[in-house]
Amino acid sequence: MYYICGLNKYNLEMEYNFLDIEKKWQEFWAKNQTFKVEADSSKPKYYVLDMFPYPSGAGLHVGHPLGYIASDIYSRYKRLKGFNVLHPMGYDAFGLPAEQYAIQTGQHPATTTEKNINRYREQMDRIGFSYDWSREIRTCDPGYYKWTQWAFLKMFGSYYNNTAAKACPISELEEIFAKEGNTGVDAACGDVPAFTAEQWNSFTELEKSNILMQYRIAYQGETAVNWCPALGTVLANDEVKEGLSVRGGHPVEQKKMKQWQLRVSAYAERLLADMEELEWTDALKEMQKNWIGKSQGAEMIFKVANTDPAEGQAAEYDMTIFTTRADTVYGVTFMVLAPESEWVAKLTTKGQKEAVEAYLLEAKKKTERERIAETRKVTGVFTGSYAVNPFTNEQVPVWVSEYVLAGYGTGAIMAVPAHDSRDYNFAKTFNLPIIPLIEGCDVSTESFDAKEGVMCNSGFLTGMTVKEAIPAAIDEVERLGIGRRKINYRLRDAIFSRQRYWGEPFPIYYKDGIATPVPEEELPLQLPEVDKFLPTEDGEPPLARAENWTYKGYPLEKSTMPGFAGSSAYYLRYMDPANDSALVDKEIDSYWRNVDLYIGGTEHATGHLIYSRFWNKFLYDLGYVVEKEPFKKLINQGMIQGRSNFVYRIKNTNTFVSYGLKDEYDTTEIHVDVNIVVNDRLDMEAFKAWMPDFANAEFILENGEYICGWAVEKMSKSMFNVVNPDNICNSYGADTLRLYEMFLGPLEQSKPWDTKGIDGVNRFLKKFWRMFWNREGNWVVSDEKAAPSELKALHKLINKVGTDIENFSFNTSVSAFMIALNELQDLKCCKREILEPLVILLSPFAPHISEELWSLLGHTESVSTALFPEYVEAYTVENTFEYPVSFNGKMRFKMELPKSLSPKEVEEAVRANENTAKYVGENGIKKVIVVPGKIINVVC
RNA sequence: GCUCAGGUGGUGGAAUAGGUAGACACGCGGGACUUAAAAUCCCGUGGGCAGAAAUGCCCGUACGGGUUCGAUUCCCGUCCCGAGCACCA
Repeated sequence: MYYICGLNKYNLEMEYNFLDIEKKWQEFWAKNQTFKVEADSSKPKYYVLDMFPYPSGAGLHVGHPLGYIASDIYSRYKRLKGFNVLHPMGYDAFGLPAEQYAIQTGQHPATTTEKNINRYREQMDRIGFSYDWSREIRTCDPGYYKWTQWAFLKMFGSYYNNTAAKACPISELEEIFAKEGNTGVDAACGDVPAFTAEQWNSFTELEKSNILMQYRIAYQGETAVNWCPALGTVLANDEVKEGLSVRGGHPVEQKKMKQWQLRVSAYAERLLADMEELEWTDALKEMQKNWIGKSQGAEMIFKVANTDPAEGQAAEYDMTIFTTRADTVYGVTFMVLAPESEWVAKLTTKGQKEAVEAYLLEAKKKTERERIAETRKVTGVFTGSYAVNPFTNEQVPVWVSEYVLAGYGTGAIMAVPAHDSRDYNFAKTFNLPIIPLIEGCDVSTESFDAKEGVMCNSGFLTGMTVKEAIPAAIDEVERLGIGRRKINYRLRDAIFSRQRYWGEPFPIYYKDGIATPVPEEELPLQLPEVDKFLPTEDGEPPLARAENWTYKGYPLEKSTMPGFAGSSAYYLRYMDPANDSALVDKEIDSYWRNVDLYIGGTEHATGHLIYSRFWNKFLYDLGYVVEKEPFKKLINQGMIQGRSNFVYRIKNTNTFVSYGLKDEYDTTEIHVDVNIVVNDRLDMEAFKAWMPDFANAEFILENGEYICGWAVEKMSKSMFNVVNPDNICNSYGADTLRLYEMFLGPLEQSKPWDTKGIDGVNRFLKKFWRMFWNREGNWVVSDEKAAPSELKALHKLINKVGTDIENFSFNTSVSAFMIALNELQDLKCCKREILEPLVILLSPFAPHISEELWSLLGHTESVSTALFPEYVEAYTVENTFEYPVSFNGKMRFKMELPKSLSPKEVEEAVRANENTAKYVGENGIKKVIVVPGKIINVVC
């Protein structure tokens, strides 16, 4: 056993038996519900939230709890500071992996999910988190998804009023339409023709429904979607990276489909503007800014002149384009349409018809990935038509090319090859003219894209700087009535349906083709049972297999909601998880308000964190929540990577050569399980037993040892570098795991896990434990008054740890504990006056050992409910420090010196204080830098 | 290509309103205790040179410049690694 070893010197009583201690206190916390909180408290609130996990079958590895440990330390610290801390946990339980596993094995996703959740819970419990588990939620629980469906119905029943800049009930719109038609309405909507009140009143129910659908915040619409054939479902933009699905890495293609969507784009401006007040990292804000992609410019109408009248086509079509560089309009030498643009069919002349159709067909066949891969390849085809530049009246050819995107702006552009690199490449490829518009720019080899310089060749804009010319050009466009100022956003509406089984069903049925909500009182609409989790033979989603998937005889919607549906408002549900009559009670929401500290990975920057903000703002508009932003402060913990080990097999043999000698042979590098390697030394017997192939392995050693090579890689099963937190808890304890994860490096940085350093923090805990006993195992804590040097060490630590926690610099606070311990050991300190505050201070980091020592110190209350401020005040002693400022372990102090002093007098003044001095002053004050004994420099 | 973050010993990392670089920990080397191992404790540990020694000197924070009495920290340029976006007009 691990603790037998100290027997000859130390009494068993005083050994740090973490297994027993940790079990004891985890049971104590559970039994006493130590971390249960209620809203009706007189204390100030603080809400600390972790991004809840998707419970995968693989369980947790040591990388997963990093953020949870950090948030737990912060929560415990805030409790010590007197806050009423809401710190809940739950599971994002709907999702693809469980469903795919179900397809393969026939096991119901609910079963595997339940199993995985239990495993997660076990693993988390061993680490000693201070969650209020009475608030646990699971997104797949009908009692929870009732409120996901409820929110969807609210969105279905709302439209976005641009004038009021908020969501409003759609019933308002119906009234307005009946009275005055839609011409006076400024709302976020799809393509809707103008109509009068009379027309509206004469429409059929279906027509009315179709029009209203275009205004709803949750609406059904035909758009180009990311279709993943391998998964058999559509995906949102953030679920696709580089043309492959994020889950599974399958190719994704563009397809036009009718899908449920959320009108996130209506909130683009508010999502952008409200970021200002958030305490998020600049990097993350930047990512969201990019994703929202606001650009200011103008829409401009180009008339189209058919130069081929013999074909009998209509002579003119108006073509609207979007540009941010209205100033470059004199340099337009051609126009380009996206292949999907509706103008393509209109503008293609008979002579070009064949070529254009061939091009479109080719473009259509390509997957998104191929399109991206061929980014450099310039392709395009001439439509045969010409557009008229409204400023020069010159005719320019209209082309079709893949480099113009249908989804952005109007799907058509004016091409200015001199000042846009994409237009430039196109012009060079197809030999189109390039007209430079900025004085002195050289466009012989590349375009000049910068928005600087003085305009030339540009009519009335000539002589202006680019910055002046842009607004001047737009003013002129508006004056001529050929366009207007326009702000465009890249942010797309979120595709909200998935052709899957394991998700929330839509509370929508189709009555004579009209999408109709299931009444709110009948929610939740429960997920039906199906015989198989696959799509039907005729390509319908799995829900089509359910018997009687109808409401009052009408067919129910067969797709389900995406993963982000359940995670968009979960932080609200934690506040009031059992409420059956509201998502969250008004009063309770006014107490907890929003999340003060949110910790999670950066991978949700453009998905969850946008959707959640949108969802919250929508609920805010309707008055269901009090805060317009869900997450005040956000910390992104870094990833913990794996540290893989390698052995080197000599080719075609079963002989393995040690790392240092491998270059003398022709070898193959093979991953080896890090759990049979200690300190890069291979356990050769374990290696032989590891896999049958290696049973007869032979080794060429260095100094009698087999040294493995190593590399930092992603932590994954296939690299054999996964470290399980359970193993660490078994051999070192949860407190050591917690401290070590923090000690590893800055929270927000990615760093490799290497178990070999863990002895350091483990030793620290053992030493700390031992301070309370003498060699014979007798309790030695005395009530003697502490010496100034001891108090100094303690207060230095209190100060350091306090500021470090507030700055989320947990690695340096762990170091500070080690330094303080060394100092106190040197002083042979074992006084209650010092040790008691030390135990409190350590409790957020290492709660189990702290609880045990706290109770041994004679306290009957848990250290988790102790109050930190009282102790700081009780133990703060005036003039503990000999010098006012401590820096770098050496003493420095500030001195204010009048300017009139000579260098010599300065030196004397400094010497009078005989130690180290630093003063860097402004406003005529001297700058003095001194080290002990000698003055380095004095500047007057 | 654009945006952001970063580059410090054998390793993880400390230290930036500019002021003794390498805290703390791992690893390594040496020693004590032990029949032995483990555990524990003590000493040393960026590189180089000189010295018997205490010690002294030189070089060192990716590279090249600059500002400064003084730069890991600020500025300019280059290289490298990571993350995000990627034809967004």
